Amino acid sequence: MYICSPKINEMEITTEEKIINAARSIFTQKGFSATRTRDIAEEAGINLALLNYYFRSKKNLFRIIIEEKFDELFGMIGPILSDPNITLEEKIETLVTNYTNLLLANEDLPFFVLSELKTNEFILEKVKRNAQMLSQPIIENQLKERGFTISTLNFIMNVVSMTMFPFISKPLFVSSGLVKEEQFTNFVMDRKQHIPTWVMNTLK
Amino acid sequence: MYICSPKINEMEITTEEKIINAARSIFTQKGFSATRTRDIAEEAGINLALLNYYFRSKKNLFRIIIEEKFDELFGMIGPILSDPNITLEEKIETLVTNYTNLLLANEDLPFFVLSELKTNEFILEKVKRNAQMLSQPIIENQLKERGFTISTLNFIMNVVSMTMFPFISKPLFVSSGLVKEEQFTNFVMDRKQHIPTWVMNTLK
DNA sequence: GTCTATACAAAGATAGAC
DNA sequence: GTCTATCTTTGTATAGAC
Repeated sequence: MYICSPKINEMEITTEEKIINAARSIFTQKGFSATRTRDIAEEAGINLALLNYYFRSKKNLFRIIIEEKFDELFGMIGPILSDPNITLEEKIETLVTNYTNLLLANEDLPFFVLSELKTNEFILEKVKRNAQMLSQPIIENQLKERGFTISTLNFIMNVVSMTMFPFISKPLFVSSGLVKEEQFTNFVMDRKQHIPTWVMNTLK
Repeated sequence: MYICSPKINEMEITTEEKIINAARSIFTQKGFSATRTRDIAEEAGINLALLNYYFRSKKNLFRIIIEEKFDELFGMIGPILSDPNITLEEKIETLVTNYTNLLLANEDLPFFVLSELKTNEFILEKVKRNAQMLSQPIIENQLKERGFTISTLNFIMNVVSMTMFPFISKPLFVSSGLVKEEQFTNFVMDRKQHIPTWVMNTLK
């Protein structure tokens, strides 16, 4: 006789999860405004009414996705940069490597988060908390110790710019023919190798 | 007796122009999907029906704005980079200066153009034509002559990244408190001075 | 908890009077 | 050319059956 509580099979996906997965996929591609709840329902293979049953509104559903995506994108930056036990070189290399890999697997991510940040009230609190975790004095000291005069902000901006911008501008470069779609992965993998050196050279 | 043909006073703005101006303002702030034709009509101070009378559809009106904005943003890059009479240093400095000034006056521009590029079929032809004007061999030669081994593409990407990304990520940095809204202009003006040096240092 | 059917609201487009 | 009124489509939310 089994006394186990009834357990959902790990393979089974609940309706709620199906909706979230569909929402994640469509929201990240199209953004909030251009996404239709009917499309989410169809993608999830459920009745439209269920979306409102589970999440009450499109906005509510969106909030879940955008917060999740924000964490994915910016969650790592604070802990890495603020760790006093990691050298400057290691910080740059870790950030560039992690971001390149993350963005290769989620190409729409930076654009999605940045665009919704402009209009979305949900994330503001999250942004602030995240920024507080980023201990500027530690980075500043590491820069000063080495005799570098660049500001912390310019340092961060340069690392993030050079790593993230190719993904944001990909549609431009691909449609112009300057980078072929098939070459894009190689292009950013190659940059991943160079960016740490380039950034270090901006410090001198 | 006057034989002059009836002439519109230069100060008067036609209804068509009023609609275009309003559309430009709202589309660039909100993008295509989030913009309502009713808002455009209101901003233009005209009746909603007139919008369709002049432009037949929202899409048609949008096409006009996005093409205009694309030219504003990327029109200068080809001629500057492809001119064999301009040195590398001058090219970088000209691009960075012009872009910083342009974007300070049109902060939403890069985000708007890049976001609509992802979903918009109108601009593709324009992008291609623009890319053809960008003569890569000339830049490549200028880099080689000087003994620089960086690829043309990485060179362009680095200049544009460092100059444009601060504007794209401004909402993030401002809402995080890392940059105050009032300081932003100073921040990018300061970067404008440094970026040419930083870029030259990535070439060695 | 899940679904069907439907009410309600918003937005784009149009007809027709002036 | 401009306006009012209205139609159509599409998206959001709810009521109520099972």
